[in-house]
Amino acid sequence: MLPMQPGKLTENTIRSSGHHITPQRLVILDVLKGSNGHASADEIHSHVRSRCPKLHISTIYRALDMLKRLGLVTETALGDGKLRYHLHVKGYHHHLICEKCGRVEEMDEATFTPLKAALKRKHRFHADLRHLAIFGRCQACA
Amino acid sequence: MLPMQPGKLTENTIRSSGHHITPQRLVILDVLKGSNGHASADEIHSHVRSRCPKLHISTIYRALDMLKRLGLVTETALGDGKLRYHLHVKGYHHHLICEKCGRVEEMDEATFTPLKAALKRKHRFHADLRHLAIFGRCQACA
DNA sequence: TGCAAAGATGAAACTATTTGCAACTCCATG
DNA sequence: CATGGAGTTGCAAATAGTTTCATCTTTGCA
Ligand SMILES: [Zn+2]
Ligand SMILES: [Zn+2]
Ligand SMILES: [Zn+2]
Ligand SMILES: [Zn+2]
Repeated sequence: MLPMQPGKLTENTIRSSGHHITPQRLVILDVLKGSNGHASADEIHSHVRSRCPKLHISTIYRALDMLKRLGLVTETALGDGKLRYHLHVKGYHHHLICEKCGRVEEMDEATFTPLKAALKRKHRFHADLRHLAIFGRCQACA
Repeated sequence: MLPMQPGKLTENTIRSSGHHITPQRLVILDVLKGSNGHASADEIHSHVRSRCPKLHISTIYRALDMLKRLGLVTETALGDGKLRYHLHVKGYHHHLICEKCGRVEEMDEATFTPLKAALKRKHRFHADLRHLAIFGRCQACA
């Protein structure tokens, strides 16, 4: 397995939380960075295969779970029956998904700012609004 | 299998959408009405077993899927690894779920009204905000 | 460096949910 | 009240994700 440099920041976050930097995780992180977001576990698995054929899919799920708990990755169901993983680098966004025609629209986070504030003020709750999927009907299907 | 009366409204919605009223569905609806919301498929299955031992869990999933598409039931992941089904009778509510301590708080829908309006106005999107699970940190775990 | 403990991996088993299919049931129509 | 076709059911098999466990690796420290 080829060694490689992950982002130093990511590496430090992982190490300082008591987790190990392993070759498997470096490959997985590299694939996550390469994919333009929204990768599923088995998409990561097939991209990883060429570089590391024995890397088991459960290792991918466990790596994603760790990255999620460290806040480096979000896990979101976009309505296609798989969970999709997004590595956050700069800024957040959300998705509006039409449950009739399946259209997936990407939107920026601004619309959720008042909600986030209201949840904090009225419920003392710090909502993680980094990558939501909101289901409903698009204009054409309304 | 014992016949029984479902709510007339529910029955009409099902029938007028071209679906059949079957004894299985009557039992499933009855269990859904009896449970105080948030039943999982296999909880429904075990409640149903006594009255209808051969009723297969895939029939439950398919009935729930139909009820969901008709807008009679919502499907929500509350963070315990299963999807939970809620039969809506009057009013909606949502949940705030702490991803550190697991605490699940119920909240009314008012806080989401401005968001719903903004999504309609700015994105022409009719969001289905009937039973959301918002993940984040409760005050104690913030 | 050398070692032990904490953590990670692969493989298999397991849970949750979906799908394909042949047989069966509901119900609109006559 | 019969009947045919659409819709439904039970079952088995597939898919998605999680867990268990024995073995192996990483890393902090002597
Ligand atoms: Zn996204
Ligand atoms: Zn649409
Ligand atoms: Zn609820
Ligand atoms: Zn908490």
